[in-house]
Amino acid sequence: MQSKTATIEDVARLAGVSIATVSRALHHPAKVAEATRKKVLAAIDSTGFTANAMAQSLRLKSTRMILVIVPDIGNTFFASILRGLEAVAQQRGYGLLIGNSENDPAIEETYVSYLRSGKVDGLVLLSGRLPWPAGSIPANPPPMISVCEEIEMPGLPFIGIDNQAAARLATEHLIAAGHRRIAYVAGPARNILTRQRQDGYAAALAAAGIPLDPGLLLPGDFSIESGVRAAASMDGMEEPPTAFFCANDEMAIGVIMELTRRGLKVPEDVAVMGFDDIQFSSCTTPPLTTVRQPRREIGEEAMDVLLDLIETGTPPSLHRLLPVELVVRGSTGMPASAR
Amino acid sequence: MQSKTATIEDVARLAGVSIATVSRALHHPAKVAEATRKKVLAAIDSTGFTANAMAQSLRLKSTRMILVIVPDIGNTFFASILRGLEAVAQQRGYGLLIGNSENDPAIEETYVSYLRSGKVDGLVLLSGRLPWPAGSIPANPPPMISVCEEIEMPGLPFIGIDNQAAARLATEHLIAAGHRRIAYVAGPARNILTRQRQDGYAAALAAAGIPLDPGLLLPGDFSIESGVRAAASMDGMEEPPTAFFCANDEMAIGVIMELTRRGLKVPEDVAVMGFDDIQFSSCTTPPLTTVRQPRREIGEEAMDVLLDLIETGTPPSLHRLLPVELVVRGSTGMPASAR
DNA sequence: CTGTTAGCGCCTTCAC
DNA sequence: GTGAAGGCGCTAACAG
Repeated sequence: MQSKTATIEDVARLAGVSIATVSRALHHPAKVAEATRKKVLAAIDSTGFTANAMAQSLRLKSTRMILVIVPDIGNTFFASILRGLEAVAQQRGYGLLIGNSENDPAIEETYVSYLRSGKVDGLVLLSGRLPWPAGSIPANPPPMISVCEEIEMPGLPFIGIDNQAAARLATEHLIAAGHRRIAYVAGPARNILTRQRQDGYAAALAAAGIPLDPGLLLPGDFSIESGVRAAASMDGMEEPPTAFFCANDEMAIGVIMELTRRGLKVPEDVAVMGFDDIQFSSCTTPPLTTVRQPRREIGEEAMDVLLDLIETGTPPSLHRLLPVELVVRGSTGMPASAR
Repeated sequence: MQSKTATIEDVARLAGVSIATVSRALHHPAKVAEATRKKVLAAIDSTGFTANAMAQSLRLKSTRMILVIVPDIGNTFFASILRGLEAVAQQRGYGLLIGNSENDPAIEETYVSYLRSGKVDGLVLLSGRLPWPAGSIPANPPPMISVCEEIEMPGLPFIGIDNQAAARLATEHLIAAGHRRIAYVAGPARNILTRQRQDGYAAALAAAGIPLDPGLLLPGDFSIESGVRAAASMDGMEEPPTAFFCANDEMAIGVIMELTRRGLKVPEDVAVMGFDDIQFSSCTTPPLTTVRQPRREIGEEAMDVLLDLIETGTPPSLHRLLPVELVVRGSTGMPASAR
């Protein structure tokens, strides 16, 4: 009905009290007489009053908003994490601002202004990078947490999985199926996930007494296309791999596509293992064997830790690893005498 | 270096001017002497000052933030639209707040508080629903725009595609390939896209003189699983379809999976057509023929219209349809003497 | 060109 | 239990 938004003053006038009482009725109901509180609530109702969030934030020096920087909004891997983050944020009275960076550090840096200008109270980093130009980390860093891709910075809390152990688990599954020529399709070269997962791969080989052939370390960038290229690189090899362990599912999907295109059977001729268990992993032909991360839980935990940090100033030196699960589907063979 | 965030006053003091001059130097540089401006800028630099966004918003009554309500953050269909939205938002000096609703009207309603409390200046609706309980639309609606899924409300601008024409195009492609028993796998029953695409399907059949068999109208809900179920429903039919036209790609993927599981060849035995052209459509076996929407452009246009509306109060009665493209891949056969 | 001043809407001491 | 008043940080008149 009202054409302009009602302010606290409108409510006060209508209820016949002062604005202080209105504010109290809302935030400290116990300090207000039952009768006046009722009047205030009625006035609020009939004016359709909603407190101006900007005025509140200015006064309270807190926006109850969290910014999460996600490197690629189109990557379904992040969806469940975002759901987890949002669920607890909302439950604890915070809003979630999702900032897409398209993997561009420059864009990530622009989001810092959200913090500096006080638009958000904290930061969730999914990008594996600090959103500051190298070497210019602020003296008193704002509340933030690194998720999935660990950022190595003292005092910065982290929630994710043990990538090395998980990759080792995956590789061991391939070894148990009889494979000895196992290619590793890597992610972007400097990416920490790439390194950790490769370490796990190497550890599994070492434990099985299989020498690591550097020629089987294939470059990739987490994209489907790079998986296609990795599979295509079999061409030049005199002793091609009988299995591919890919650092993520997208690349595994690319590998399967290219293998199939070449008339190779998966898993009979070549086995393929992914990582992450994104939604479409179960839709490939054959469906993809992969490692599942508890993404929602990771998101929930991360937000809880961050909000604790914001609200209570908890010492943030936390590093929590959540358990993974090997999801065996059709793209890796049964334990057999492969080759 | 500074432990507390610098305010405009700190800058003023350091530069030896008044706070008004600092503000002017920032927003109306022309109205400030070159020399003083330099001093101010230097002071800003050495204090590390960033204007408090809350104070600005309170004063300016604008946050330069747009909220977009997306029904499912995990649906890659929305990713490109979000990219388009964000690109022009950022370019025009606005921030984008992404609100995931998990297709839950109740959650969508919670986002309205962002508007009412002044946290955002406008709203992009990707959900096909107004975020208000039925019948309680506010008297003076806030700036908003409906995208892709048209919301039928007078004066509410819309950007999307001509779903009926696009569905007709898709169906005609199937007809041209010789199909006459074409199933339509629908989305959620009350969804407008479902209806529009079904209308296009029906129109194509009618134009070709093919009677519409209601038994070929299969229920679905846009999920992969519902596609699987639709394909499985061939069981009960004495005259099963030779082609499936699915209201979206996810369902088409499900159909292909189930068809393949049953030993049916796509497209030799049964053809499958999708809608949307999501990323994984080109990764199925065989790759999916589908209809591509210009998603990024839709997002860009939508944001431009919304911001025009916000900034200039442009009469918002706009209804723009962007062109689609039939993407022919392997899941539909060549024009043949199919049955 | 520059400084002074009046709020934006709200929360919270501090008196009563 | 309630009201008056100050101030969060900033911008835009309005004077000079």
